[in-house]
Amino acid sequence: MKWDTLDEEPCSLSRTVAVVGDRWTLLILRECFLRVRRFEGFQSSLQITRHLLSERLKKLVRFGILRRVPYSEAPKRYEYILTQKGLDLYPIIMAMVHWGDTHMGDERGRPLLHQHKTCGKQFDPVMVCSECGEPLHAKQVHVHAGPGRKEALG
Amino acid sequence: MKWDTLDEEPCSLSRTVAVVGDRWTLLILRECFLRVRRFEGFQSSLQITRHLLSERLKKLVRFGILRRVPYSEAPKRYEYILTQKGLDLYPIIMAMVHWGDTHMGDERGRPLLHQHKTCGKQFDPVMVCSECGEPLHAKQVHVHAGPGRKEALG
DNA sequence: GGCTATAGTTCTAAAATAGAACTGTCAAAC
DNA sequence: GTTTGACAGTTCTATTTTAGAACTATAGCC
Repeated sequence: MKWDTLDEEPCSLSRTVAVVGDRWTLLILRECFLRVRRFEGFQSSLQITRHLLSERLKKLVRFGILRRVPYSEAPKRYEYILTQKGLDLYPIIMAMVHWGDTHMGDERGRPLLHQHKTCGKQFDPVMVCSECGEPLHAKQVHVHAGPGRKEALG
Repeated sequence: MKWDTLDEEPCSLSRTVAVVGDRWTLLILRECFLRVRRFEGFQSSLQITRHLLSERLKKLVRFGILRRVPYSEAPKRYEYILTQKGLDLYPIIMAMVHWGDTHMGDERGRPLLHQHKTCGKQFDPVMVCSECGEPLHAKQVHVHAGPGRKEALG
């Protein structure tokens, strides 16, 4: 597999996997959503090697998921802030958290609880159809090739 | 990082990442949702090395995401079917597809279109709050430690 | 017996990751 | 004015993982 061109495959899952489809990147994004912004912050909470953290942050900046924003001029220091493109990853992270809550729990109960500021309640994320609002299940979905697939295949 | 115990961390995201947090596993799951079931089917559509495919399938079976079901007695042949735990990964996959559609598209248009059999329409997945039904955004969610986190740290 | 299909296993080379040490800039403490 | 510490990385070697290809095993068909 040529991982370096995975983001150009005629498949939206592949393109997403190209950007966020590895362990460290997903864990770094978790920290971002928990308001971590600085190199040392990521490094100490994740115990990731500094080399890999540096690589992953560069990649996330390159793909427009994080912005590298200076917060100190001398010495030059930067923090990493989620862009809108990065914030839009939230459903992916929440879907993974919810699956973990449901299927990987232990007797100690949930590690984190989520409260929706809008309604004030503790909630779970639910994925619904944009058209009818009903919860989505794999077996009720029919997939067919769109224009991007047809063009790619000729 | 001790990846071999990542599935026991007091964090549901880590636990999910431990199971599906790598490139090949996510691509294999895509094929599962596209109704691929057999070793040769995965291998030829993904161009994954046979060794890694074998490893990943074993792992998915071990975690209860796929069931290894015999479809031929002599010679012994098996196919890999999504369990309910596996089917429940659908929101993760769909969230990734949707993000790719939104942020990684090119001029050729969407690779795949999704039709909801229930309402008949072409749709996008939307993540909503289980309590009030409103679409979720990262900034409207407040996170606090649950019993599993407190026990793990305390 | 020879050919094909399926589902793997085994081998070596290349690439990625871990773990630790090192670099450079500046502020504050002594 | 030199030492200490914080921050944001880079560089180095050893280990682990992955890629790529070849090999094994079982059975049906001609």
